[in-house]
Amino acid sequence: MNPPTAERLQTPQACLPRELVASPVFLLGRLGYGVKTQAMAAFEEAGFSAYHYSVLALLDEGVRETQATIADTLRLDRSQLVGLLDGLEERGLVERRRDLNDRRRHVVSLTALGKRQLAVFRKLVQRIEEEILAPLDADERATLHDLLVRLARHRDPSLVPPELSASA
Amino acid sequence: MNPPTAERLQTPQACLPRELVASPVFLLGRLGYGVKTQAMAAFEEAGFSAYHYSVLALLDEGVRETQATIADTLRLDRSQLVGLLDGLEERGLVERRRDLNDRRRHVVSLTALGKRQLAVFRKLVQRIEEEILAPLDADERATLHDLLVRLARHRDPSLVPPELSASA
DNA sequence: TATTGTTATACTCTATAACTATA
DNA sequence: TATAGTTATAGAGTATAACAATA
Repeated sequence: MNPPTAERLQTPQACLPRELVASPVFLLGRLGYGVKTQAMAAFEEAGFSAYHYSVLALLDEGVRETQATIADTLRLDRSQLVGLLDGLEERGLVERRRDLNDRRRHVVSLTALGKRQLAVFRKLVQRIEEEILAPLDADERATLHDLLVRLARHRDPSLVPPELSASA
Repeated sequence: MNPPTAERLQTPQACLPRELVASPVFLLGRLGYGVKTQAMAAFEEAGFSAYHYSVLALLDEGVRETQATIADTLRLDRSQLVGLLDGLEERGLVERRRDLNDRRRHVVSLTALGKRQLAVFRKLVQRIEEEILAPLDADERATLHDLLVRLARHRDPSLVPPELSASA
């Protein structure tokens, strides 16, 4: 294993190669990973997964969703979603009902309790965002968001809703 | 398993919840993950790992490095680094020599062949960057880089060398 | 006893496959 | 036969632990 902490603290030149840090893509990758990890840990600490939040957020946008469409929209594996929904259902945050037109399908919907939990999640997310974006002012955050949206849309046009171009 | 591709193509509303896309942190996480995956795959295709590149890039910056310092600098586990160096050494890209002052240590250095391979890697990286950053012009790329550096430094001040503040 | 590099083990995540019930 | 949801299995990647040589 690596030395606990002592080693890392006393080395003053622990900074990464300039060649890597000079690359926006490298920074994007590393920062993205770190940010994701931090967010996941925060949700974990609250007894949930970050995926739980994304499911609730999707369900809150109105459309009655079936498990397949939820999984596809969130780019999750359908078998992965099963466990997430199990967790949410156990706590009464979502409901699964058989689709009467096609009894293979489950229609998933948000409960009142789920809506309240979503509000809690939003506060958590806001806290995390504030922590991560602390060094940037409002204008800079908007700029960052705009740049990221354009990169994301370039990779997968279907990912970002069209009306979200340069908003904050 | 998920349906191969057919399903996904015919669904027009496959875009993510607005609530998530509106968040810079969410975009950062998702984009970072995708970008990292893409870069790793490109290196894999070339018969290497992206970590191989980062090791060579570090060694090229001059300082004679020992395995512990390499691992710490790149934030890799020391046991992970062993395998990476094995791969690089087998192909004659780096050399491991015992440190005569402290025979526990290995001093790792770049060979002439390693320098040439590094040049190849740099072209590969350039190609990947161009692909990912395509939608942004030079100014925008510099802006993005500056914003990311500031976020990265905020998370870990030791990560980014001080003189890399607002350069491209 | 502590540290360097190394090897071995365990664990988490995810991707794939297999199964059921419906169509 | 194909699809929706579910369960089970396997593989990659990573973290942790154990080890031999040297200090």
